[in-house]
Amino acid sequence: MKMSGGVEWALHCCLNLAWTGGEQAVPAARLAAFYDLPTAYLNKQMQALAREGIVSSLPGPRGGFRLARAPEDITLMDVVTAIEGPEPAFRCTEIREQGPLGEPAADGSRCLIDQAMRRAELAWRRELAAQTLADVMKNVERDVPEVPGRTRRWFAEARA
Amino acid sequence: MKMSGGVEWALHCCLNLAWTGGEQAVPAARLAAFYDLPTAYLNKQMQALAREGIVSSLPGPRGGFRLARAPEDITLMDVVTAIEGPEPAFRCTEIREQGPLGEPAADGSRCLIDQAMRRAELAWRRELAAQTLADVMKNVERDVPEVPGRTRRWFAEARA
DNA sequence: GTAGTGGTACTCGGATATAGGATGTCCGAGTACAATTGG
DNA sequence: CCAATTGTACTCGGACATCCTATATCCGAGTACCACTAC
Repeated sequence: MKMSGGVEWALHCCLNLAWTGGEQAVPAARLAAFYDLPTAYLNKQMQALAREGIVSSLPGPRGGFRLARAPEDITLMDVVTAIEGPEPAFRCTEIREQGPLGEPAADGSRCLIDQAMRRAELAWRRELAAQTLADVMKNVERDVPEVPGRTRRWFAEARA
Repeated sequence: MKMSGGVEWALHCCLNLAWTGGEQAVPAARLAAFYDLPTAYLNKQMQALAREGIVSSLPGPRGGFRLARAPEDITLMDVVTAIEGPEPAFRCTEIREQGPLGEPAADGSRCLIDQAMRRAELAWRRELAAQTLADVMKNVERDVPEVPGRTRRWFAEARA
């Protein structure tokens, strides 16, 4: 079970978009250059974020991406779901129905293994939904105060 | 992010092994026949469980698999880890170090995005570790009391 | 000088290759049992 | 009749194919800006 690497990229890029300020749009190429990532592939991930309404995209010159909402209103869950999709990691295929005593047991009763796995995954989702981008930003500013300023400056001079 | 289908198989098989009683070993072929699964591939999953000490394997005639511990001492976390491996789903690749202001920020400070993701995954693991096979068995017996007996009987007559 | 017009460069967006891992299969090593043979 | 021995059938265990999805790339549609032209 491995999460797409795009999730890490998307989270970092969202933070950068938040720090550069919401007005000016940032092209995918700039975001990619910041971390030395493949531009086209990062663009694909950003498109996924755009589809879910986390960022808004703007074509043409002076175009790019910018956050569609305030960092306080974007949870880690939102970003993960946008990239990975809404389906749970554990998928019950109801193999018990294939068994010799499957059919009668399947009447109405939900698979209890599935329920247990869902319970765990729900805890995971809850924890992700409890953390917003703003929370992470606050933690970063506490631990490494110079990051926001330097980031903002880098993107500003890159535009020159 | 998709969990291996082998996890579902392994969990169901562990429950069946628990119900058939710990003495007699059950071959992978019988376990597979119960759900109409590919025998060799299920065998592969069982091997993973054996490596982690969840089941013990016995070669030769009258051989097969049986639980190595009591169901109370086997958590869902144990089974998931045995099949999926111990690595976390989210892997921080420290892309910030690739950035223009990466090196200084990497000094000593852990990536806070990574920490947030780990926190969520820890909640997931905690929930999985809190549920034992015995718990799930108890729930099944409560909801569908006839399952344990019918299962035990099926495996007994299959051996004849 | 100003408004209109055509050209150009830049952006996202989706269609198209590629690689790595999960899925599925096959054969060899080892063991217990049973049949056979000799005492 | 009993013990030793040989043969056989059955099991796991790991090596070998195959398929699907994440990864990576490329080109087209659309837009804003700029230069140029005509009035």
